Amino acid sequence: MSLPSPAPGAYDPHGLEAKWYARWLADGRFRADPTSDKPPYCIVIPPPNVTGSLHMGHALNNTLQDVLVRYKRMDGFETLWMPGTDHAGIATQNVVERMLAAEGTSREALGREAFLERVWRWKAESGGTILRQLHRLGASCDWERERFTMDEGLSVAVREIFCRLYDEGLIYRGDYITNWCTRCHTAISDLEVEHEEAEGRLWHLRYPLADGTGAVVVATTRPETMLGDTAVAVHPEDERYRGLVGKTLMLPLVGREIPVVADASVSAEFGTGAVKVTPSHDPNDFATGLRHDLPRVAVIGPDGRMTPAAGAYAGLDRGEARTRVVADLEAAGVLVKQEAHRHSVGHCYRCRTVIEPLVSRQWFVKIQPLADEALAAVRDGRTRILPEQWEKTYYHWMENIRDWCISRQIWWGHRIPAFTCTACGELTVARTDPDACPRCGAAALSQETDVLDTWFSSGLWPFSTLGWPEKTPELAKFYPTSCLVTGFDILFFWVARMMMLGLKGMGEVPFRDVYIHALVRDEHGQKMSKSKGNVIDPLEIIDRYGADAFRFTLAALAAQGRDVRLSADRVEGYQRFANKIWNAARFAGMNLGDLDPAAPEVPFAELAAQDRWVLTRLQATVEAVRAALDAYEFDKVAGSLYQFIWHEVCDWYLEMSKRPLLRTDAPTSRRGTQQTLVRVLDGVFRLLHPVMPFISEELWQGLPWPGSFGPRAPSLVVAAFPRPAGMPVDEAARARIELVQAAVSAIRNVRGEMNVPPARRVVALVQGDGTALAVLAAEAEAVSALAGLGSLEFLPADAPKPPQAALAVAPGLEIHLPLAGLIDLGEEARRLTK
RNA sequence: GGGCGGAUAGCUCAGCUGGGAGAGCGCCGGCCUUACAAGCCGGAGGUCGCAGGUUCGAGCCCUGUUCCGCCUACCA
Repeated sequence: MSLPSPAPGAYDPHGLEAKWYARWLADGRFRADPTSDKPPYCIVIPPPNVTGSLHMGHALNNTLQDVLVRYKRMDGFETLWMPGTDHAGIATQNVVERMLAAEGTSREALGREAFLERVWRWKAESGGTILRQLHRLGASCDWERERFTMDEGLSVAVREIFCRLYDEGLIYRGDYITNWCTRCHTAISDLEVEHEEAEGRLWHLRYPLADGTGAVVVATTRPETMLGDTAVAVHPEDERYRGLVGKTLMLPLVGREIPVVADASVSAEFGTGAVKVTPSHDPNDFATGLRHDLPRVAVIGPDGRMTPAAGAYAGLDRGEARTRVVADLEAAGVLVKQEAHRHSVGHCYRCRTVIEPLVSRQWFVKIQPLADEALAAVRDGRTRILPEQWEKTYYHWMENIRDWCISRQIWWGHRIPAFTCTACGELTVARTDPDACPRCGAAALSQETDVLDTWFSSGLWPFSTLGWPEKTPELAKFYPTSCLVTGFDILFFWVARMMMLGLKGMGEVPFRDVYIHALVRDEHGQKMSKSKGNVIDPLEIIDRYGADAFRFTLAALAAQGRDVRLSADRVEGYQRFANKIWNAARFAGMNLGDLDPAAPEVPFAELAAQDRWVLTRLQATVEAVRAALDAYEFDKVAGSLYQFIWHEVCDWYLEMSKRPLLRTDAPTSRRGTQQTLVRVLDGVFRLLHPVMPFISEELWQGLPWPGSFGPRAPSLVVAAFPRPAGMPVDEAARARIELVQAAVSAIRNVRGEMNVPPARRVVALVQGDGTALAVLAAEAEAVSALAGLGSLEFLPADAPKPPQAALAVAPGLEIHLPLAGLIDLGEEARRLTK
């Protein structure tokens, strides 16, 4: 017997959390065995960035995963929760570069190799921070399997999939316009661009015809790019400009002659209906340029400064250039007017710098064939996305997807396995570094300096971590994984890519379910951010309230489709809940000391009414919690547990058990209650374990003979009430639900004894049928008499609330009603009405 | 521009396929009873965003509308 001692002492989470986590690790409780006969259950962790430290998003994400994983582990599955981290290309490079800057040096000064060595060193020191922090949360990952997107095995996987895609013609290299970050000095994908509405301007510029017969006015939000204009486009159907197509304009400030072209992409309604075309600096114009075979003049360079092609403006920053160009245009009389114009501006998601569309040589994944597969897999149900609303979002994105730019001009990442022969120019992509050019045999090969988008490697995560491309037992056992738990912010970045690459690499979806959870916000609904100063540190919360209370809070707030608004008050409330449980166990400890394990078990039918009742409620709660877990309804998991444990077990059952526990003259009744108490607490601690692992383990281990003792409620009892003649089955069943509910709520009020609230009105369903009404009234009388409740008044539909006295019950009443039967009749009847 | 979500008690939210408007916290009143005052019992408080419609009956279904939030997009 080691339940908490009766001595006064409040629940203190800290010691017990550290104690149990250490023991679980020592006992290998989180280890997964691929050779096991048990059915598999596997979740791969969304690998946190090595730059990260634990924030609320991680806390929520990992709590939900741990709840699922612990549930399945308890439920007889061979369970693997695969941990690891992501190298986070640009983010990590930026962090180390900032450190170098603080030391007065730079990555350029160090050179590629020394820089990478430095990043690896930093990663070794700081890269594991977040995973260590997950221990505090109680995360039951199989830590011995921890992987890193740039470790040896995963790098092999990256290279393998790259070569496969390349061999199949699904990866290509070419000169295209991409989103360029002038600060990070790299191309980034469309997804990595964050659009923000900004107050801009629309400048109207007059471009004169070269023959001096007139002019065309164009509108632009970026006047500095006019230096790179190589055409003006109008819509082919636009009457205003029909005569101008094919004529030549004289580009102001530059003096270049540029043509007027007709292109259907131009909207006649916007601006003046004539648009300047800058193929080098605008994605639309780039496409227009290809259609009309226009030359490209790059006037802005990779560093955001004007190139020599910008003539007098060369060397200026693009911002200064704008000011100067506008001033010069105005002086030259070219500027017709300027007006305010709201439009969205793209920013680098890593450093917030305004994105510059630039033409450069990049690598792309031809995405359509992959996207088609990934779409089909969700459409035909091989993978479910939950809550369902996200499926639509997924479809929408996948259907409008564009080729994925996967090359980055940074150093930290997987270097693209492409080699160019310096002799003949042949491009070779290979699984192992080639010694010589396969075409001309020259030994002089130079490897591509670009690295891959960080999401390329994390897109392989569900199978690369299991050993792919080798055929490992882990892969055979755990792929496809069971569920992926993540936030919607990386649905496209990560989930979509895993779908596409998983189908390509494994020929099967990477996961059966994708559960998308919400964002954690502060109590006012604001996104947490350092600048707002509203960040709540998960570790501080754990220090103050304990991991169990914190986890329970997150689960309780994780209603599907809603953001999670977290406040410390809420956590405090659930800490009180943990304390309540603690004290319930103390109460049990005070009353179970003399329970003899050899004593015969009191049969269910002979237990006192409240014992049968609570066992039935336990049974119902088990089913409710299971159903909620299976449906990822974490708020309902928490809600059911809270309601049952606090308001049914503690408020009612423990109170009612005091009388039989005190009566030494009725040993059977006392023993029955003791046995029930053990059974109920055993069930409570087990049910609680996925959400509150620490306190539940502590208290469960303290129970005498946990898990193998005490009566159980039958899973279904149907009470046989005769159907009144003339009443349709359906109506009778529904009426009985009401009747039963009324009886139950009346019985609930037994404990109140002084002030009984009005009973439920049992009449709503029965309309205008006098016979049925009379039958029900009689039945109600019978039930209440049976329950010893005195007169249960039956009222017509339009009656006011029943008088309270009608339901009052004398103190000390023994209840003989077969409660279990009644409650399960309700269940059965509900089934009948379906 | 397209799409999605939200609006229910002072606050945060739950309300499944249409039949009782609910929980937690906060507030008010009363209780140290074989665990827990970090507790127990009771109470007040809502035109379910607004306007129509369908229905015997609408928080829930339909139409319109307002206000928030988010995602997405190459109208310069």
